[in-house]
Amino acid sequence: MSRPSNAAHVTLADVAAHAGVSRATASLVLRDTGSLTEDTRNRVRASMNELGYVYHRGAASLRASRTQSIGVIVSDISNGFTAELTVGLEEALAAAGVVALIANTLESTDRQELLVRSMLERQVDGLLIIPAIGTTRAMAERLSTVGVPVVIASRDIAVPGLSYVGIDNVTGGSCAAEHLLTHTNGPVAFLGGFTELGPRQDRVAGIKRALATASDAWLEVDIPGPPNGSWGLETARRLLDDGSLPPTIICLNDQVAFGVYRALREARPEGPSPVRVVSFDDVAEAALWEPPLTTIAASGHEVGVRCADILLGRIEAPDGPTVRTLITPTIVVRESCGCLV
Amino acid sequence: MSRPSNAAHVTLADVAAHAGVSRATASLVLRDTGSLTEDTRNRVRASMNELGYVYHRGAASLRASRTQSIGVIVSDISNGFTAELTVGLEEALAAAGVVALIANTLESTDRQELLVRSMLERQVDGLLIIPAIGTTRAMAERLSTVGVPVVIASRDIAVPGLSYVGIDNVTGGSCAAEHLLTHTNGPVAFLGGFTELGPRQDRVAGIKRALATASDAWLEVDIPGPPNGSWGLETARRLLDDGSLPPTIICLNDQVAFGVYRALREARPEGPSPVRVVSFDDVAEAALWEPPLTTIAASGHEVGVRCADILLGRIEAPDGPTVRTLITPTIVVRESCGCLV
DNA sequence: TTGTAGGCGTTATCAT
DNA sequence: ATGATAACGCCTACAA
Repeated sequence: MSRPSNAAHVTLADVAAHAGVSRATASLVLRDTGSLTEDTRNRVRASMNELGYVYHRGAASLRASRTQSIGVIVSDISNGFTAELTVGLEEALAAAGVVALIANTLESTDRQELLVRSMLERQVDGLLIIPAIGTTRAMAERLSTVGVPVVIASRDIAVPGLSYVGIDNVTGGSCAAEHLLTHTNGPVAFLGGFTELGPRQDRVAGIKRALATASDAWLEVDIPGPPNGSWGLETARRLLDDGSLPPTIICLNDQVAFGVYRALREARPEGPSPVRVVSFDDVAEAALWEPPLTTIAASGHEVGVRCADILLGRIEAPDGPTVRTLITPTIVVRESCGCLV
Repeated sequence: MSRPSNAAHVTLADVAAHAGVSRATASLVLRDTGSLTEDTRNRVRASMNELGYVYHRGAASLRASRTQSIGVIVSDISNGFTAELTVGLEEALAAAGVVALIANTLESTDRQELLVRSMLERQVDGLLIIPAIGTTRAMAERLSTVGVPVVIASRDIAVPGLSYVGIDNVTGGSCAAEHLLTHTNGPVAFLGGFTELGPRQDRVAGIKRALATASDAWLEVDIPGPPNGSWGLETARRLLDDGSLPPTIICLNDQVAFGVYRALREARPEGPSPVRVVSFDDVAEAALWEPPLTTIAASGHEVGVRCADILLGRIEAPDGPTVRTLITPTIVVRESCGCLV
């Protein structure tokens, strides 16, 4: 039962010697291959346990082609959507016996390049990347030559040779606007998100498309910014000071909406303001918020699972085609949009 | 400029041949060691670029002792505190040129064992673990024999040979209760958290200690449960139905508090209830909440940085002592505790 | 300053 | 059913 922690390093040769077989045989039981006696198998396994043997994947990767691991490089793991994505990915990967090695770029493209390199040095079988802000097309193109399948998630960079999985934000945007149009009109604001990123571009496009079908509604305010609550708070404060905040607001995500509501409360402490707000993501807090947020829900989990499927497939069949998948979001109608009042 | 993506695999020998030097020389420029001509160095580096050489860390780890990577095994990356922790860790590690490979147990001890094994197979230089619920002392003891430094974070399991970094939750708990005692008394509720985990145990201990100094305040309701908003909502609903929810409430974390507030609003839609709430963590939404949450803030970032320091230190000096560090949290007084009203 | 010659732990191909 | 043996890509003495 007790592990000999003093042993410098137990190798397959040690195990083989201890079990009285050759290294080759020990290797076979390790991989559950070949035709070996149950008895031999058990004896070798017993020796492994007794000696505290640890497989050396680095050495194995010298000969074998797979490491059963894929590298996951995300821009910001503290983003709820991203976290959910990694969970879906890990669940789907676990079923295939491959592990995800996750690392954060913190939105630095330098760090991103370093991490890609680092993952490749570790012989990962595939790569999943949520590109950092500022990732150029040239950087993305280089990814298509790394020798293992790569899938880009969330932030689209259409490059041949790279697969992509993301949310259909155009549909999401028009869905948000269409819903608002059923019970409101006039000027609309869109708040938050970086203009250089697909999610914002697509959501705005969808919103504009929907608004274009109405004669009495238009996008009057459109301000880009970081997708977080404090930016939402600041921006809404400023707009409220100006008197230029429209009563119908679409926020890039729930976080921004939280900030907007804080600003509204500061401005009119006496009671809820007559605004209509729709946001995106449906994070856990959205349903608990006052008022509960109407939001466009997209499943990070589903994106993660899809990424796993694609990677696993392309690892099996490296010459298969690259794929582009869009997950369709759905609107969750609660109270913030004002239609239930 | 163009990478030969067709090349099966470029090795150091290829690079050496291309640059007209020996493998040993090429290896030296790889590691920036030895005394080589600037010219030789440049020539070799040029060949590396031209050939698209990728360092094979697995092969290197056969001879070298370090892989410049540490394994990070967390119970749930979508927890804000955990995410923040990994960011602090990665920042501190990056300065030392080591990368963190993160994986999620999803609170499964089976998966935890698998991931520990997997990280060790990949020859990580150290291990950081936030134990999954249900991790036994025996499992933890086995960690002290893995041959690389291990630090446990957040959830304490005191085992010789393992370092620990966490939040001083006893102080946090007493801090919360003491603050409430300055302007309230009577029955108090503590809601959320798993009884088998240190954070809850310590917070309750701190709260009881502080309450014991007052003659007219006591912990009347103490209900364990999952540390999330939906549990907070359900539980508060039930207590409200019974009429057994005390007006003074301490929540395991902000999420639980969010759920409690939702239940309060459902119960009295006409306006804010006269409750006093203090929670833990100070996640981004806490300041934006209505009312803004008074909460015990602990820096996950700081915990992460400390973990990195300890690991790097012990990797340098494997025989150094194991350390236990507690980060002291601070109270952020906002409106939910009712003292500003 | 550079080259030569093992050896690290594993897998794969052949024999036996 | 099992065993020899030769790679795999890199590092490290040591020799030149």
